Amino acid sequence: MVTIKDIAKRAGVSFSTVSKALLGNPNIKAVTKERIWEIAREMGYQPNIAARSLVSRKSGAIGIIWPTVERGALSSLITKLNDELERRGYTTLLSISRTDAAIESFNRYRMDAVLLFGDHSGNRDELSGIGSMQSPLLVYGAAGSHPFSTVDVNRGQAIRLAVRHLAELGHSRIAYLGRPDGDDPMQTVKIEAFLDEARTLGLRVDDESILRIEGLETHDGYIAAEAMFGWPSPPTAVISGGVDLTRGIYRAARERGLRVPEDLSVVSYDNIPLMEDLDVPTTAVGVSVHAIASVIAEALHKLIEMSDEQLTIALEPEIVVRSSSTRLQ
DNA sequence: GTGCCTAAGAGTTTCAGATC
DNA sequence: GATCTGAAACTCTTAGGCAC
Repeated sequence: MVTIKDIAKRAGVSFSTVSKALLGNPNIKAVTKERIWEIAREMGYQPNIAARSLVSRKSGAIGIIWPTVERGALSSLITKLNDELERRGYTTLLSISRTDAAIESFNRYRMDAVLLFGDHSGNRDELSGIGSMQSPLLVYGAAGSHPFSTVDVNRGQAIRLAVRHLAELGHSRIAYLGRPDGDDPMQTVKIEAFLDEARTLGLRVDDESILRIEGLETHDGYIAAEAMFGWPSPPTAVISGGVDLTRGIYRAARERGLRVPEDLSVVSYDNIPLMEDLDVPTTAVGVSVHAIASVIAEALHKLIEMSDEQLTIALEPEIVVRSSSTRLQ
């Protein structure tokens, strides 16, 4: 392996001069810098990250504890987030282990900061190891349900936008496909907002307004929609808790020969480009993944630079109207 | 054999000082 | 003042020496 000492020997300068030249220090003559860069290129020099982090006390790596790799919206977000962090000079390490196991690994690898997805924040069992966290921690989602720095979307407001949009189109029998049970505060806040906004607008709210599901994946959406279509008087519009659930709804509708939006208007949470490419270009509420990724990356950078800082950042959602929602026939 | 302590080593950055 | 050098420092692991 080529080190700065090898380059120094070849260039006939000290290794501290090589270090400064490669870092662009203005106290090194331009011609010396050029010569050192040329030799470094010739010798195939690659900086030793371990040694560099020894001095800087920074690894340049950010650990992300991710809930699952199976959900479309999350894949979209992780891709954008990785781009944003790379642009700021960080390497991303992703863990889909239990939170406590992930924290242990990230401590070992000396992450500069760790991002935790709010899905985990209600699970006290998994959070038992969080006290041993040696890096700044940022939680995405579930603001108010934990004491850590947070970036969160105003999910309740997003669902309110969806309810208002459908009400304006004349729908009064609207269902929400979400998960009322369990310990995920990010889902609970959406359901509470749905019920509150529906009551405020004088819409019909009953036991069938919330479609109970086991998880947030396509299959869960399919099973719930199947049950809904079997009711004697199914709703004319549905708000879905996420893109994968929406896929499940479309599959169930297709199998029954139902059309979206003619027979059922659909509005989905998750403001991601993928919504444009579903069976029906889908009306979506939320914050764009690009904006979320950019804000998270900036917040992580801030936490690394000022580790004592406590951040709470709320993002306001928008509605993007597409052809999956229409006026009640 | 076990336990404890100390020194060395890894590659890089950065500060203080030397040279021109 | 510009440019460069030398040495210390960073953290952790491993090896060697010593006492029991």
